Amino acid sequence: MRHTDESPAVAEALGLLRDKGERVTAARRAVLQVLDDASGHLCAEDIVTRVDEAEPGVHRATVYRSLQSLAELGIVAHTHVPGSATIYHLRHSAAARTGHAHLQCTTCQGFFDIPIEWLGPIGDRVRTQLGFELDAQHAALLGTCAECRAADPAAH
Amino acid sequence: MRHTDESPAVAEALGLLRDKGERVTAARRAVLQVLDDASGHLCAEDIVTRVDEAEPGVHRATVYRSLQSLAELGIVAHTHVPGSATIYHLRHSAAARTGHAHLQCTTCQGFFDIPIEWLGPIGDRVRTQLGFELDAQHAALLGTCAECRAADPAAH
DNA sequence: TTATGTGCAAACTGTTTGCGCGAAG
DNA sequence: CTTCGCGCAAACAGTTTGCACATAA
Repeated sequence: MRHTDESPAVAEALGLLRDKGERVTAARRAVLQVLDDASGHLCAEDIVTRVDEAEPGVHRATVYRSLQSLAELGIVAHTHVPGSATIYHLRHSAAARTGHAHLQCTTCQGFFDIPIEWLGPIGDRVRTQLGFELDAQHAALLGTCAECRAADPAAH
Repeated sequence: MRHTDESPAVAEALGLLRDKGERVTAARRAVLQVLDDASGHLCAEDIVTRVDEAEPGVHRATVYRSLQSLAELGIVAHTHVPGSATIYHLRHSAAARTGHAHLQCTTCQGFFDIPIEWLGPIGDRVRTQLGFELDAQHAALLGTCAECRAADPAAH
């Protein structure tokens, strides 16, 4: 199976797959390429849609399974978004290199990235006081973004 | 419709309902009583089950609708739990009086409450730097609790 | 009496699973 | 050739909705 336009990050990820004895398939390649092309913040359904453009016929379930195995291998990361769909990104893409947590605006559903360091103090606190190891990037935080606050001051 | 054992917090909430011109129904009374009896951390399905014990025949959809209207009125609060069901609690119960955020252990699914103040610094930071108003109690944070860390150090 | 809440069934979103076929290694 | 991943359909959990009927006010 020959292939054409594949970015370095995808090639690297595929190499990793091979090294781990995992199979390199058209579906996985397409999922990785979609993730690398995107700015992050893609939910599974978005990925299904985009994969289907590049590689028609790939089934929804396959995308979910690919994301699952790629996540277990540490190649992609996912963030649960309370009240809506989980979002995914390539762990070794530029956007992911600087670890970040996610904020979602509950009005416009938009995402905002923040440095995980901002969650350092609270991570320390729950660790020392409860022995709880916080995984700050694993869940998005909710609130209202500047734009939506300006548009509807009632929702301050 | 006469009723019997109803706690002060429930009576207060029902008074509030009446004041706002909302109707006091058996279903709403039962939902409120269940929430007051519980320690919080109940998901809608738990509430359905318990309501059905006190007031048989109340439909799932009615419980959801009650929770929704009670939430809009500010009588109950809900917390989205990433990857699983939303949890609810009475806003004016003892447990809720001191505002708290939620941690969920992704291994044992247990909940832990933390003072909302612990999230103050990060709330300030996103407000000043992004204009984003954080709603810290609206989403649970994820991680691994002390017990599960001890049981499986690999998941540190 | 009349607006509002309820019961029921059905739809909906996001995600997972059992099965047999097909392709990667 | 053998194992692992895939396509498909179906199920699943959590939640919402349209409709006709019941009931609190």
